[in-house]
Amino acid sequence: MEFCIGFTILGSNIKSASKVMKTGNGKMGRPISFDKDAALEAAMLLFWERGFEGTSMADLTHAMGLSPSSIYAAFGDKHALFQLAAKRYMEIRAQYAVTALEEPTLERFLRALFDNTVAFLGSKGHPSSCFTLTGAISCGVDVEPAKVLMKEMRLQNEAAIKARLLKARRAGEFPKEENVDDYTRYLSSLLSGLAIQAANGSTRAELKRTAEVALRHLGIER
Amino acid sequence: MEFCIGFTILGSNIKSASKVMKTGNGKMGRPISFDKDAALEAAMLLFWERGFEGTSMADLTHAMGLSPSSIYAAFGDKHALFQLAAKRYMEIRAQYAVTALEEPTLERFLRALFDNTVAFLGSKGHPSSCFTLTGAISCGVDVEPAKVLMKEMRLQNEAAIKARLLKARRAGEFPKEENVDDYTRYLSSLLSGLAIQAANGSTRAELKRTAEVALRHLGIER
DNA sequence: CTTATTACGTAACATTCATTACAGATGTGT
DNA sequence: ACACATCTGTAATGAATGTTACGTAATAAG
Repeated sequence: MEFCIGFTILGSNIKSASKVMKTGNGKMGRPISFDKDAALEAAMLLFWERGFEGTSMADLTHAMGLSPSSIYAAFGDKHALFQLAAKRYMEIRAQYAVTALEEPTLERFLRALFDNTVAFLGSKGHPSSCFTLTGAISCGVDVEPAKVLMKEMRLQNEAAIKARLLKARRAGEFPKEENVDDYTRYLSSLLSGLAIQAANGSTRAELKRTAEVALRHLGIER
Repeated sequence: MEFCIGFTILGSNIKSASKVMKTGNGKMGRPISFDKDAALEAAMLLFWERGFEGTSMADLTHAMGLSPSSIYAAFGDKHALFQLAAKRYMEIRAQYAVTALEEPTLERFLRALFDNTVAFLGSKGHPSSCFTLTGAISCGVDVEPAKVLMKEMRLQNEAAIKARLLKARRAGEFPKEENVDDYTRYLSSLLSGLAIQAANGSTRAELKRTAEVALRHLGIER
């Protein structure tokens, strides 16, 4: 089973995942009759809510409004669908992190990072917490590719944070005595922790106040 | 299905979970031939590693060295076994948190909290990360009791931290302007974040340095 | 229209799931 | 010794799992 991630999470480098290999000659057949994006969105939301193992193909057929054969033809098997759902999550839902990365100064980056995270975790219309945690944090042996993918996505997020901190260091904004790797993991811990808080049922206001404590301890007053 | 937690996590109040209702008269039959504690320990480790949904009864029979009928007779169904495993985890493995709670001063409490957590997450011989996260953070609808149990355990841990902070406030150690609930959730976030770091593959040394950054930002120098 | 080609829904597939029925084994109490 | 209660391994249970075979529907090209 191939299971490599062909997309960088908080950056660009998003390769196309549609492996449509034109089997026959130039002739065309019956075209697809459903909205592929909408179907993938429904699958992504379900994986996000219940995780890989908690989501059955029967659940997916119901949520996507498709028959199994359509899903398999359009997205491949369950692992491939999960991978596409994860990619979609990053492209569509996790952009709040990218916008934070683009803030010009370190302080504005940190503030935006926490503000956007709180806004994301506290908003309605999607599962609480974060796909990279709920998708597959633990699983049976046959599902480990999904677990590895989630871990790689979390690590890529850390890499993006680290790159931003290095930029701040070059700009002279980052304290000399502070270790970039340690600080990166500290920030990553805080953000993961907020996602767990959301899973614990914290309201948006509570998340906001928790993030404010974090920012204050980071030396950022509001 | 009954699924209430009869034990308080970071405190006492641990009720006996052995619901051995003597069905017959006073007569005794064939006694159990296996070490119940060892079997439950094996189940706990497997649930910890793979989560509720990732652990099948077949996996459990193999890991516990028991036949299904023995497991069902001794521990009940899969949900009951999971609950007992969670209880055992708290009683046996999560005591490092209790010892931190008993530290006499706030500063020593915080230092012990992070030191013990790092020592726990970084030690070998058991899955990385924390049972309350890997056990069941997301799942199918029929497994939600397990998910709820994990959430309740995390919230009980927070309650224990809050109680300790309130004690510190009474002792005049806790800043007046700091909100206890917010600070509690902040600490909880940090600890959950460290557990995710461990799941990400952080080494003990890396966890230690990350915790040191956290302690420094908490105003505690080493 | 005819034909080629693909999409689609239904139903089947083998396998695994949690759970239990059954029969024999092993002990306790008398 | 006996009778009895409980344990324990095997095998079976029905349901659910992910996946695919197959017949039919729908479009495109000639």
